[in-house]
Amino acid sequence: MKEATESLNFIEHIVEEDLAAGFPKEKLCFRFPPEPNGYLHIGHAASICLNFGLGEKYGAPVNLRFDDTNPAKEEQEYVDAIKRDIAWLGFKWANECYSSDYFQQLHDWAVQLIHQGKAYVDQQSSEQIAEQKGTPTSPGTNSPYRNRPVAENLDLFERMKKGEFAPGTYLLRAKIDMASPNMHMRDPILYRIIHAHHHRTGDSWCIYPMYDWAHGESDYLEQVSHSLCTLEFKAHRELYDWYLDQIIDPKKLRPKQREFARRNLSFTVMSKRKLLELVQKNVVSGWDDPRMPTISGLRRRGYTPASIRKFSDVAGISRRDNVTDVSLLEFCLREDLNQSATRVMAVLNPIKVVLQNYPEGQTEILHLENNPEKTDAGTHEVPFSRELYIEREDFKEEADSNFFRLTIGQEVRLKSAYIIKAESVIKDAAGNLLEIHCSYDPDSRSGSGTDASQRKVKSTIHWVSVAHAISAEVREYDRLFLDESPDTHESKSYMDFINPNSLKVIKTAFLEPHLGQARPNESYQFQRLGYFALDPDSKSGQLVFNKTVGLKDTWAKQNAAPTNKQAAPVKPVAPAPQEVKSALNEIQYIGKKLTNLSGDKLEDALNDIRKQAEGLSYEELEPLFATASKKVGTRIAVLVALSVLLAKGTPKTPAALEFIASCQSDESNTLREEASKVA
RNA sequence: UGACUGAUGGUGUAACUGGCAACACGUCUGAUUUUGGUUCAGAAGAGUCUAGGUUCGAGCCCUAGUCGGUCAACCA
Repeated sequence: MKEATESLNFIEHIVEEDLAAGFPKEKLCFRFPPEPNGYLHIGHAASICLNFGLGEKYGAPVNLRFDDTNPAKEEQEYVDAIKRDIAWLGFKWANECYSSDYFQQLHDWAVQLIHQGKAYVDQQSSEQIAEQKGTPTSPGTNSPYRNRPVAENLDLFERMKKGEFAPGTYLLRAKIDMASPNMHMRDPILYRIIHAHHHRTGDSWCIYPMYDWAHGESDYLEQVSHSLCTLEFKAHRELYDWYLDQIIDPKKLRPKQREFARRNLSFTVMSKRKLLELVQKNVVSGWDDPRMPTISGLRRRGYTPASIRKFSDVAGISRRDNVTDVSLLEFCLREDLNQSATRVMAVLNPIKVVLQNYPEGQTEILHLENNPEKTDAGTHEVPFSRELYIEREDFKEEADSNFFRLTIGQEVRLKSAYIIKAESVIKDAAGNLLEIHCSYDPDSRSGSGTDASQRKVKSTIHWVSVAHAISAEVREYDRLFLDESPDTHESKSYMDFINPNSLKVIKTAFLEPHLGQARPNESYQFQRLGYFALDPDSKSGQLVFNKTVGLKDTWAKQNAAPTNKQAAPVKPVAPAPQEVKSALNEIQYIGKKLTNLSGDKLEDALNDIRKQAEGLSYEELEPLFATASKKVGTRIAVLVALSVLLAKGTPKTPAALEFIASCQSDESNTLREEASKVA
């Protein structure tokens, strides 16, 4: 049996290489460095799972570091939410760190840089500085303050720190290279003045380090071995290394920055700024709205930590841009929930069924399996009576043979109860369906063991007893955006693609009484409908359920198929050119293998080429005359195809003649023979 | 017109020093099923962006090109 060797992602390859090159395993250290300016989302989950996964795999510590260098945007609320989310995902950080813990050290190193003539205080406006920065295609120019004497820089920086200057008036900049092709190296800003209350350091600082200055040095201080970030920081790496070079003690570990592609999900946006806009413009009810791709939103929706971790695992890590289909996330969710969710019955869109031959006033207690996937999960009680609710969609007065559910004269089983047959319907004056009158088969009770109970019927539907049902609000969610990739359009904003119908509220759904004891943070499968979880808006006696995700529904898909096809963005395929293209491709492909063939197989292959050549134009073929002389097979294929065209009356162009001539003097016998035939 | 970076089925990822392009989702069949769910069995779908080159052999190496992404916040 083949060993199930897990393939490594490229980050793991890097770690393995470092280990193989002698890097001591016990020095491996990772970190997850969020800025506490918003809530974590499913994209962060990829990074969290990557870093903490690496930690688990190599038995290495993983720090949680809050990158809190901008007090204007950061809040304690976010720190708390981030910690809650990571813990909920099931990860434990080795140390809780803050960039702000290093403010003093960072400041001292900055002073050292000034002493070394590698940093200077600038006092131009942001406009002037931006202008001098140049553009990606043209170099920048030096600031007039670039060569300010060290003593003056020291004094000015000290006064910046003391709070003598207004924000925006002075800056500390690193002196690197205003002509660097890398914009980040053009004298980047080290410190700016911000008079804002910091959630941890309070008012003790009024100068704050920029990301680049703080990040690498923080990694170094924590002795992080592999500092993993997303691709957009690739260009920062040169600066990351430059800063490290200034302060590093060669005896200590030098952190390494590596970049991976951020995870994008279809039909949503994945940036804090855009998610914040959705919150601020009340498109959603908050960061934890169940439609949000935030961890807290997913949690409230009913997602499980296991499903999110599984998703991150399955989706993997790479360096190319991606848009992962939500269906993959949903698959991971259903897979988990199918194993764990208690099965219950609930009717969202009710129609009343009256069992004409069931005694009025009688109640029976039946037993419903808690989870067919787990034999030891037991059962719970569910009351049955003469009047029931079933799903409106489960009945049709007239239906074709594809409809397995209740129709007049057709039997269905009520889940865990009896087989019933629809006899007649009651309608109001306007023709609206009010009740379905049915008969039930008293001998068919589930589990009774009678012949009648073993009878096969086409379908089993769920139900709830009218007299015993409890009512609840149910919220169903659809994708937040109508476009697969809403924030990638040049002419349109993602706000233009908001789905106006992403929330559907059912004020009164009917649930079996067992759900009166429903617990928060627990998932239930409303049989045949999907997975649901209690929303925190619930009060006792006023339950609110969120639909986490529907069950896979091949019936709905089948039904929707005709309309769907019209709505679906059908790829415009021009059949004719594609045929030609595939013919050409086919010829090239057969050609590649030609030299390995002989006898009948060779003959077959040549015939295939002749057949393909029928659908080919000379213009298509001509570029292939230039095929490298070494590629004998392709040349033969082209020659054979050409002979077909010539036979059809295509004129011999100079290019064709030249090609044939070159073939006649080729090393290959086969090619020479074919060429003579054509000539 | 710069620098950096990437390109493998519809989607997301694999393929150790070049050796039969693999896995998962999705799609489609069939079987099982007291959930049109689950489970099981199977199928279709890429000749690896293009063109050249090196090689017995290229997704992988070399050359040129094409297309996409990132970079000019006192954000991170």
